[in-house]
Amino acid sequence: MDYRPGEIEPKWQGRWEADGLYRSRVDWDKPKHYAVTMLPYPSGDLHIGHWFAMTPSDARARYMRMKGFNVLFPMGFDAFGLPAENAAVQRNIPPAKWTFDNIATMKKQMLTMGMMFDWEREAISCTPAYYRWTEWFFKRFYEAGLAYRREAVVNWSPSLQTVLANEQVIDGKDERTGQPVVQKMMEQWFFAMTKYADEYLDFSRVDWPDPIRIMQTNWIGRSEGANVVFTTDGGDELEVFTTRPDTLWGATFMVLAPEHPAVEALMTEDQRDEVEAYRRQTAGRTEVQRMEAEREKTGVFTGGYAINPVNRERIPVWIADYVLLTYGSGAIMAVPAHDQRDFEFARQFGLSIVPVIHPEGETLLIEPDMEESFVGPGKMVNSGPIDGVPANLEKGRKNPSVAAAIDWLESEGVGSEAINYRLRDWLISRQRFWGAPIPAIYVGSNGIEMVSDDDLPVLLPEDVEFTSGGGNALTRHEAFLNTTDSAGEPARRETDTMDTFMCSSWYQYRYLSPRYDQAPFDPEEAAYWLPVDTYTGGSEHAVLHLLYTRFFTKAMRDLGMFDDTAEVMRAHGRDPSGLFDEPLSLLRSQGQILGEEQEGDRIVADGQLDGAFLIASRVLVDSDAVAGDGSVVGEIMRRTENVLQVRTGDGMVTVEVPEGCPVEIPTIAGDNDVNQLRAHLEVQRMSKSRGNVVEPGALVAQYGADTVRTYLMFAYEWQKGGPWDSRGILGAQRFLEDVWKLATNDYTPGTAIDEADSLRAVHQTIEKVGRDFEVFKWNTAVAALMKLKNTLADTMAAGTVSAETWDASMETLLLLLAPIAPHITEELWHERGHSESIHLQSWPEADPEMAREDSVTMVVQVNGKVRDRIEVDAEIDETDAIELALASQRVQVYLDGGEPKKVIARPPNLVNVVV
RNA sequence: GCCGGGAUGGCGGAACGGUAGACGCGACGGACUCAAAAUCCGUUGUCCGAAAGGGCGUGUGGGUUCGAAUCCCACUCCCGGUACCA
Repeated sequence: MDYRPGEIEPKWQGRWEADGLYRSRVDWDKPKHYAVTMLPYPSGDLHIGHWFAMTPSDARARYMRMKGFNVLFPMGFDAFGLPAENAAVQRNIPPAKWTFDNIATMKKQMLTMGMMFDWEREAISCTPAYYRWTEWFFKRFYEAGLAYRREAVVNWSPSLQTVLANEQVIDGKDERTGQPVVQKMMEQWFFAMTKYADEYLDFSRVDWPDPIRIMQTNWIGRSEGANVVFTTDGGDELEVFTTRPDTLWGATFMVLAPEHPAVEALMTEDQRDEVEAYRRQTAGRTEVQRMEAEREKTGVFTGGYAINPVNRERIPVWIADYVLLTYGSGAIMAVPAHDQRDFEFARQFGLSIVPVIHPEGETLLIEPDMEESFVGPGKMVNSGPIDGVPANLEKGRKNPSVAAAIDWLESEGVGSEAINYRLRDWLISRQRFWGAPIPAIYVGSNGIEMVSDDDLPVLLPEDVEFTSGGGNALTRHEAFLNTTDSAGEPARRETDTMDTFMCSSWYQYRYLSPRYDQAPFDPEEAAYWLPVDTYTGGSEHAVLHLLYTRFFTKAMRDLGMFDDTAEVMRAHGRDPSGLFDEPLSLLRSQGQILGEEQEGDRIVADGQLDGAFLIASRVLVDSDAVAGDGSVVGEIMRRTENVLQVRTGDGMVTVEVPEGCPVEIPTIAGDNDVNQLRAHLEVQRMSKSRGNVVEPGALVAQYGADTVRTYLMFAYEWQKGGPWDSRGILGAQRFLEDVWKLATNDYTPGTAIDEADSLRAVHQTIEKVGRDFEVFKWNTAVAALMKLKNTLADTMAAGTVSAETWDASMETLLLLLAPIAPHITEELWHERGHSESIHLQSWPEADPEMAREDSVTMVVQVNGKVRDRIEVDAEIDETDAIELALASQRVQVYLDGGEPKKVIARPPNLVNVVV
């Protein structure tokens, strides 16, 4: 009988579903394990990256189940977001239809993976049953003062009259049309994320990877210092935050963010043109571009002055784009003598530099001899009341000079100790249609009301027209816009929708009871399953998503949303204390599968060329095309939906391929379309818009899901990922074929029975695979199983074990492989006469006695270089090991009759002789 | 720029500070076959050598150590994030 995955996989998937093998039910008599893998965005098709993320998570969930846990492993879709809206604009498909079609496709594809998802718990964030509660959370947060409105910067396209996502902006221009984009202030909704800033820094209740904890810690960016108030000539107060208030006496100028509201009053008439030109220039830059310190310092003098409150010095006020409005107060005091960035700025513009820290035991350099700012320890000078106080490198009050400065500022009433965070409040407003509506209405000229709970959810209208460049379609939908307030007066609905990160911040709670309509989740379920025990997902979510969901849980806790759950826990004798502080107890993240490198198609495009923009009337792929063959000739460097970036002989041209435009690809027969055009790819992230997606459907058809699963778990270091390689999968296929043959061929014991080696391999493998599953090292677990397979193949050929031992060994291999390749192991398990599912069996136990090695190869080094290898007893002691090593012929040669200088022994593995 | 991660044979990757290259892919040689595929057996870091054996080798340059892919310092390049992609 041959191994036919195409037959056995659908068969078992059907049986498991019919038997409800993966339904998870609350059972207080069993220990629980709640495993979650990050839910996908329904982009269209499942790609290999989804398999890479989900398969090991599934294998781990299955392993935990075999270890005796009652496991919940649900799945859902994070279904609101920009791509659905792009599809609506570009192809005139309603976002809901596009999204639900994609979900149907992807779910069908997921069913072929052999996952133990409990589909009864499926949650889809764009369904009213789900976003009703997303809106409900918004209301609760608003009522608790955690949601508020204020102005913030957006990417505004003046030509399209719409807000663009950062991703849609390339080099300060709209990526589709090449139209300029400016930074503009707009009223927006925020969540008070920063309220919990200090709590996010505490990771004592979670087991998360160090890099993620470090990234979050740096993102939060807590710094200790002081707020100091400067006063402008006009009498306005300008507050700055500084971590070095001790250097205030060396502040020789101030720098404001160009958008700072005080600039208007500060600038003098003769500086107006220059200031306004600089502000316009800044408006065209993103934050990332602004912070690139490599750039030459730029800035403009406002013409205005402010008084330094510590010494009454009148100092000039500048604007520069390296100061960001979103950090601190958007204004800094500049101390060029002791801050390198300020130093460079002062040098660039000829501003004065006054040192206030005298370096320990060195001469105080003053202008013009300073070559760089001085950031070391020393003694305060030129600093009035704090002269002579030592300054060290400690932060905050631990630094005596900082402490002295803060005390002085507070006693004089010109400043106060302060803690500043880099972390900003969470901007949740999106000026888009396809998101959960914000359940607010505007009453009269500036009143705000929340929609009553009984009227939730505020539903997204279905009869919506999408036009390119029309902004948020909700703003044009009269029936949606017009409503009445609680008093029955006409009112206008909020048209902003919520950031999709809102939806994904609480889905682990919705999974527990996706149809529950009394609350976001059923306390009876939550009391048993919470918190999430294992969370896996991409490392790209290390900061944003993972901080947002922590904020959500902490806010929910403080608003009493877990109170009912805690009560049920107590009724069952479970102590709820501390269980709602963090949503995700253990986190592990995988890397990404990147695309295989490929050249972009070289195309000839005809049409009306307008500058660097072309609306194509015909596109032809022709690798030999030369300039002059058409309007645009070159390699496709990037493709986003139907917009191509083409590199021609003299630059980049944007080519839009409209619906109905003929596309000819000679190597692909039949009618071609824009989606078949290949963009140039170096090894990089796979995504639909880049066109380098590996479709697992074809792999499943060719090799079977078990092979794809095994290969993905074997071929990469999971935490790292790597470029896709389509050849290696044959190794996984051969491995499963071999297992199939070993399990189905008849075993005949030989005459010479010697079981020790074979049993040792079995028990060492049990140890190794279990250890690797605990630490998420799938590739070495599969390697160990391959090795065991090889050993058992030798055993079968030699017939060195009894029939009983053979059967037990074979079944152990199947059990260890079951979480990785669930179908083939289930088939073989039943083939061997079992009637119960292999997935309900217990994980095998290793016998340390059988796993132990009797002898090992001891390495003998001379000066750290391997010179000999000696087979020794595993229990050898140090004296015997050294004696054996020194007796070695090879070592004798190096000793040359003399005595060794030193001998290091690490029995039984190594002896190093130093001569 | 800033934060985090990474770099090991032709490729993916193994390796408590202690035998570098487990396990695979690929390649090469052989068996089977009319032939090919599949399968099976063998070889495979590199250089010198008939062999025994030896030299060199974990991105680059230094350092610590009896001993460094692993720890430290300085760099280069690549990947992820950088707050409206999800």
